[in-house]
Amino acid sequence: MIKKKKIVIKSTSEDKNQPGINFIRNIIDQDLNNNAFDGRKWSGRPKPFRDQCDAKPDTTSVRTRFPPEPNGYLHLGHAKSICLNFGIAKDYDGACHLRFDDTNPVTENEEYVQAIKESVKWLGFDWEELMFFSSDYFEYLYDFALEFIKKGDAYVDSLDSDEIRRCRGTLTEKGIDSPFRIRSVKENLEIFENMRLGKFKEGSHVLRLKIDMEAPNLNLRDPVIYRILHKTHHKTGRRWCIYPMYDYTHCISDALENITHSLCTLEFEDHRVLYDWILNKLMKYGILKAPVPRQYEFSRLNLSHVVLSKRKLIQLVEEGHVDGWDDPRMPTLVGAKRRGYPSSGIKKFCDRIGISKSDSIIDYTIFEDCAREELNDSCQRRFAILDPLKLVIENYPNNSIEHCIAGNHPKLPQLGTREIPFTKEIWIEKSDFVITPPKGFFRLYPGNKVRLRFGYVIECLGYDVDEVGKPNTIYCRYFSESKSGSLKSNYHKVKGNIHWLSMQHAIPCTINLFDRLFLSADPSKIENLLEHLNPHSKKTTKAFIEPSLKSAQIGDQFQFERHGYFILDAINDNKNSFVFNRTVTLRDTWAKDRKRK
RNA sequence: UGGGGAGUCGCCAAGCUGGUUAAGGCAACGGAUUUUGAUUCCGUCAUGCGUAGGUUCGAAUCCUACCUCCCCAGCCA
Repeated sequence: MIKKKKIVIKSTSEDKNQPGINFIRNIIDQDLNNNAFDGRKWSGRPKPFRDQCDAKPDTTSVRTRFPPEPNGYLHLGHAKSICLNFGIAKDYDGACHLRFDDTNPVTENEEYVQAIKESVKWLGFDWEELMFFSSDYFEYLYDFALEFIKKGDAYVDSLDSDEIRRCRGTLTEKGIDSPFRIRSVKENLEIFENMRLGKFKEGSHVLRLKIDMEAPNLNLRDPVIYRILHKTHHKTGRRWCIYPMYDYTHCISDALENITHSLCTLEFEDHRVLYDWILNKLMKYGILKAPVPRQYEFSRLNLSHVVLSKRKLIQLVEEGHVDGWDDPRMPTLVGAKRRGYPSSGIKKFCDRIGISKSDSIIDYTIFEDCAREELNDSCQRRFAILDPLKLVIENYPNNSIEHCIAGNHPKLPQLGTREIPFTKEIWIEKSDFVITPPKGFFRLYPGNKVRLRFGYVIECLGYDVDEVGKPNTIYCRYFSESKSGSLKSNYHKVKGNIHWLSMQHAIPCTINLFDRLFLSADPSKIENLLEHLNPHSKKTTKAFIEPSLKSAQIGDQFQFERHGYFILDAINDNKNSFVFNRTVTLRDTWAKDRKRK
């Protein structure tokens, strides 16, 4: 008896951590209500029904799968699929299989398998023991191919690829039968077996399904399901020299694994009839039994200012426009991780954009916002000066050092405090001082008062200027009774609140500032995308950080107050040189307003 | 000129077995709080559902025609 699983509470509120409802979840709800997937057997390992009729009923309510091809690194588009498939499995108390779709030995390898596993784990999903490879099923696939041949549903075609293409017709013209379409079962069997034995060279024969060369859907015009490839496979080595193709492999792999809902992107929509055709045939042959998996398609992720096609990402890496797959500007999962983008933010992003069948382009800012929201809660605050300007507090004693108590998080006092040393000479941010303030500016300018955050209120008395007229030293006085936390600290009402660092104590470091890789909102539409590369997507700057950061470890993340979120990417030169990556800036409505005007 | 899909607020996205005021999120705007111009909190935000007809007491939901966009002619997935 199949367990009745909880039906997910329909909710649209993202805040309750409920994924939005979507058409796929609706279908699953319906299927569950109708017991549409009762009757499956599961012996614990993928097998055709024929070989496991005596096994126990499969009590797993729904089975989905994430089927990456191990020929590249996972990117944000994959994350959408991962969150969908694993998310459904989790919410319905089902299972999600990790299946490597490895039917093309020319492009696939073990390095990618490892990287993909790590990225899925990093996202926080667990396939448990349900990791499979399409190549695990090569023997079944071959076996079933024999069956297709015996039943007259497949034949060996000995046309070359050009000829096959010509016979296929076009979008508007029907195809014509291959002269080899009428080969006898016996001959087909013999050649196919010899194909497996390696008696032919690549390209000399293929196995095709015999469907309909006049079908308006090109996928039905006798699709090729096996080709000869004398290549070493990352899993099966030299065991095979014929390899099954996607359409044939995918549906059968799904069926062997008892997948209930096979979710893929829109471009596979017109492959669905083939998917069903193959499974129906196998049911007729008695190899499979209903219920068999059903394929549903959703629209793939498009993100503005980003390319998500494997081909283009490879180009960026290989031509050196970025520093590898994990370059923090890359939309890969490894890139996002190095950028400091939290995996929880990626999941939030996937929930936020939803699942549907309409083509859409998601604005990159949505992606950034999700990172901000997660990081705001999780990151401790620190001070960093990215663009230093010297400030001297004239009435502060020369050699005095005192300590200011700074909260590590404004909303989470349990995260504690740290001390920031305060002295007569400090760094402030260049952008926090201006000689003639624009309207509404409430930071430092001659005559204005501002609070040094967690420290004293100061008043600007004057400034020095360099040879080009840019201010290079600011002179202030401080109000000794105004120290943060003291009784009279609020006596001086100031609007501005700026961060600072004692010159004597500040630690120099390197910070990488990233911006979007592409200038164009939709680079995938552009013929030569390299022309739209943002030349300023990476800027490296020398900066100062507060002394408490000395103990930071690689991977630690902080909010540098009033700047944004940063992750410690590297510690060089015998622990003396820190390199931080900026993940995202903070929202800055002041800057945005000014830009608009 | 073939086949398969999609068109609901600036961006996503529910609703689509027809029935009072067309969910929700993001953005935007207005306001409150704030020792981060951050965060948080409140409020506002589609007489309208690609267009034009039709059916109906009643249509985003059904019918017809049209328009726009996306995908398909790998021995890739």
